[in-house]
Amino acid sequence: MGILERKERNKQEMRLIILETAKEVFIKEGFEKASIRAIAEKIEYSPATIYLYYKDKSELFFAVHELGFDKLLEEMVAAIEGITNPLEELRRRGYAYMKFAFENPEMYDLMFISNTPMDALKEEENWNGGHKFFALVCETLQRGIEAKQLKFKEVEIAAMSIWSFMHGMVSLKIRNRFKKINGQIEIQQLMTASLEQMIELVKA
Amino acid sequence: MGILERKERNKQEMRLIILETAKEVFIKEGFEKASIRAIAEKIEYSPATIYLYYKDKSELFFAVHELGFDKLLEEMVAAIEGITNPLEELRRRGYAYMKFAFENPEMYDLMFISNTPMDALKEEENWNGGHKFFALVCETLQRGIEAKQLKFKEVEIAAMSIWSFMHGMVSLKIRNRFKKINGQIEIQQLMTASLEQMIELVKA
DNA sequence: TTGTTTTAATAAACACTGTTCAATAAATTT
DNA sequence: AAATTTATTGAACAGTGTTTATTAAAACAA
Repeated sequence: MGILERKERNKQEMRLIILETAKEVFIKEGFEKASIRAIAEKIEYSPATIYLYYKDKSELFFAVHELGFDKLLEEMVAAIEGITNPLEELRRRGYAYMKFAFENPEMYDLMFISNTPMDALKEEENWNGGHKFFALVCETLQRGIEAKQLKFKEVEIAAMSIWSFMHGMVSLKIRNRFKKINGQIEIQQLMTASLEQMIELVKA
Repeated sequence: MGILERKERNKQEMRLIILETAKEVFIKEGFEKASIRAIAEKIEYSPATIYLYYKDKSELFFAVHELGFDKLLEEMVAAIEGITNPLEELRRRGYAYMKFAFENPEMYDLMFISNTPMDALKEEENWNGGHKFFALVCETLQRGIEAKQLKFKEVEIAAMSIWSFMHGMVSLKIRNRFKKINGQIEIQQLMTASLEQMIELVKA
């Protein structure tokens, strides 16, 4: 049945076109401007067409946020290439996380702050991107614990602590909670100092 | 000029009525349902009337988020009543912060996550609530540093680290990023363990 | 090839949103 | 009592996500 196969291929192609257009508009113009109508116009289809390929906006942007995870995970893997010291691994991945967040603030927001993609996640499904990311953090911490270079004992508590710290810093910055808080000191410097200090604190 | 005074008083009363209704609808039904129209209906005025007292929705919800800060600051102050040990102060305030967040998730969201209130903050103004909160964190940490009970040296770096950690944990929970991440362990327990561990880490 | 059926795409509408403004009603002043 | 200022609102504007009945196209069957 060649025709059915081609149809399925066309369907998948269309999904991809919508997905990449959504990502494009979203990255370039932000989430607010990335309306279904705007995306539809860019691909020269009617807004209703998008609903033939994605159930709703949450589902479409869940797919977009997964592209973000592909990129983040890639960079987190690349960040420790050639590194053998677990502590240095942790530092590199910390900076890689920060770098990703500030180079892709809209995407970071979608991945870790916005409600939109999570609305698409059903109760029985699991959050693949988040799960893989968390596993990566755990890996690095596990190596540090085994090498007795970290004070942590339980890797899950450690991962929650480190991720929370990183996310807190990054998301407070992205959502403008550091504005008009501090006197003179540059926020970027403060964040770097804070990260370095955290590494010192967890060092065994 | 008694009439002008009464008029000014009426104006302030009306602002208060709108503010408290906004807060009420927001707390009870969430931000999404707290539309200008819904708030207007509750006070039996036209939606346009609200714009005579607040420039826009951001400004109205900036006022709402300030009520949240009043409450949080109150609880953070009360949390260390009778406490003399700076480390215990830190622990109490950590738990007070968590408690506030989980007892008032919508309000926490508005105060520390949502973009809405910050849009009302002009470039030259400063974020009073955030500033006062940050100062409170700094105070406790300063006492800990002076008592040589904390490893921190610079109070601002310390405050950024602690706040980031707490906010990260709490906001990841509120925005559903801990769902389907972890196997068995209860998230609430993991968060408590994480907080306790962080206190151990910063202990001198 | 014709007629029939399945599939894909869309125009139009629904129910919302924040916001503005001209028109109206009420209060105050002259 | 008339004129003026002030407060309120109906109605509209420009959006939003989403649904559905209708139309156009492609695939299948006779």
